[in-house]
Amino acid sequence: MGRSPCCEKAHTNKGAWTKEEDERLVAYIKAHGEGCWRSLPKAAGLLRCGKSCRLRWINYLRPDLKRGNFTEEEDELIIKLHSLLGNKWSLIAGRLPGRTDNEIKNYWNTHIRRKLINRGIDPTTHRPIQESSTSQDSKPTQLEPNTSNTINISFTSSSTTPKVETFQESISFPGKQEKISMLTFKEEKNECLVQEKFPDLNLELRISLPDVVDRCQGKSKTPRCFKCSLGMINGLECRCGRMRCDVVGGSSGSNKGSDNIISNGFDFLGLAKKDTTSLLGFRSLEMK
DNA sequence: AAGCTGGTCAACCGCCAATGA
DNA sequence: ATCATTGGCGGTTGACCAGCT
Repeated sequence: MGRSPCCEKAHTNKGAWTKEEDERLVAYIKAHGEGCWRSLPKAAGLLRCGKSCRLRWINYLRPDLKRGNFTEEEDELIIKLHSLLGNKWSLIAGRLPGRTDNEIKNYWNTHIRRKLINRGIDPTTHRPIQESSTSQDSKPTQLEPNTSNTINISFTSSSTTPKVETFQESISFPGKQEKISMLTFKEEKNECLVQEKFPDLNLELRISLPDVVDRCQGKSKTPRCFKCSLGMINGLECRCGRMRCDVVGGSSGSNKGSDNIISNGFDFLGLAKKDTTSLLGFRSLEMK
């Protein structure tokens, strides 16, 4: 069954926005605030799709947008963030106040890609182009330093809970002679801190236990080790010797794609659901 | 002057996750 | 548990413009 269209396309304008449409949209949002994009066009007297209104506001009309050329510092920050996050433009935009994901995506595709290629760096892998072309077969499955200047991080889902979607991040530092550990894992108490080594990025991630209502905790006073909380229960990796731990919502399958969402409102990587206070919340990230 | 080419960027499209009934 | 709706994201498109032949 297909989705119903977000609006009645026969009666909506498309293409470039006129000055009058912009003014109507700005006036409406100033008076009523953002939200309920579906009903906004009608309420504001616009013959536009709600999605189109949202995009126009976010990418062009928002008063906090910074217009103009990207600075060299912004360039380098985008490159660093892209090497860490990949094409997660909204996350990258969250680190660049006044910039939108669309703007950064366009800027990446038109400027930075070429800039990296000119430097001899593959813009996709952030590795030197020659090395990149010969090492694409490797598919690391565990956190392990390899022989190149790369750290690979992977959380692979297993049959045991918690269910965590496969997360894989390769980070390389072309031109660096020494091996750089991009992230440090620090297991303490009931959480694992992942700290990056770009001090200017403030990319600290906080990985909490995937189970706030931990059934194990009811049986044992000892806290779970980090590996146990990642689902490596009773495996070689587990140091606490627990029996199977269940994750809220993880085994029922009732949560569809959100099995990796933790009940405290944070997902596995510490990103908040609809929350602007998380360490890596969308659009909530503040520069140091 | 006209046509072609490549760069830029606003806007659109399709998909997915979250949410609520 | 299921389904419809909504918001949000990343990829792609196409209009516009400048530079070149």
